[in-house]
Amino acid sequence: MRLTKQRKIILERLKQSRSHPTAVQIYDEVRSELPNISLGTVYRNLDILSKEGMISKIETCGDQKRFDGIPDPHLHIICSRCGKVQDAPQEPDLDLDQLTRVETDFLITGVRLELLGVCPDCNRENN
Amino acid sequence: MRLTKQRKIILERLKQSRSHPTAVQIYDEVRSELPNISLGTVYRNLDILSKEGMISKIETCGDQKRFDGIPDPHLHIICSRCGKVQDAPQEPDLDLDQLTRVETDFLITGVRLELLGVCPDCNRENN
DNA sequence: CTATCTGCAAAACATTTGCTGAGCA
DNA sequence: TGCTCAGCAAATGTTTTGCAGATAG
Repeated sequence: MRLTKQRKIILERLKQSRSHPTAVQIYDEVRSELPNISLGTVYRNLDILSKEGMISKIETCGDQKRFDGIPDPHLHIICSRCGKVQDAPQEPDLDLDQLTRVETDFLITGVRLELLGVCPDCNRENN
Repeated sequence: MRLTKQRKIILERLKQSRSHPTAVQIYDEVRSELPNISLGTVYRNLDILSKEGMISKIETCGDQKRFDGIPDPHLHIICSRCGKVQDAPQEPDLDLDQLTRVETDFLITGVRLELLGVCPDCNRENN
């Protein structure tokens, strides 16, 4: 994998961010430094970087995927109204073995755990 | 809410099914009984039925959403290759209160827990 | 040098929506 | 009979892809 200018800047910006941005948000952000980058390039690189394990793709926060500069699994809190994602301040303590010990013909590889909620912005708007 | 012919048949088929079908799969299924139903009608009804709490919408299994005739929460096992969804044979025992007791400015409303795995079909194909 | 990558544009795909006529209650 | 709903088609929003030229290693 080459370290192109585009790829490097996408990675840097994502590592700096704690906001779990969408591809379009990353595109907007990166364009301040590389005005001619294309959205296709952003998508392609986010995909490659997450396949390489350098970032992670969050698939569970609504219609748009979000991306996380921290590739290691950690607990996310997701706003069920707007899809915003926040990192939880501490990890839950869970007995994973107990959880994955189910009778099934699937090959169990892991669990997905997220907290659902309403973010301050949505809470203010809708109530 | 009216019980139209279309709505009734969509609901019946979904209640009979244990396969957690996508909207298009439900469309194909229902067309055997109602050849002129439109995909838009299927989407509209699945949305209404899930808002009414008569079915549930599964938002976390890939690019297409899936639907479940059982509205009550229960544990799903999701194939991370093809998105297929299976019901787990038993519920996990979890201390939900402990999980949701995190310091955050989000209003926590629940947790999302799923098992991830590889289904028999994908396991056969890819290894 | 050359295999990988970029920008651009078009395509693909799931889902939603506007409109007009149909049908449930 | 009135209000909700269906069918159709077009629009929308996100993501992917084909291609020709650019560039990292």
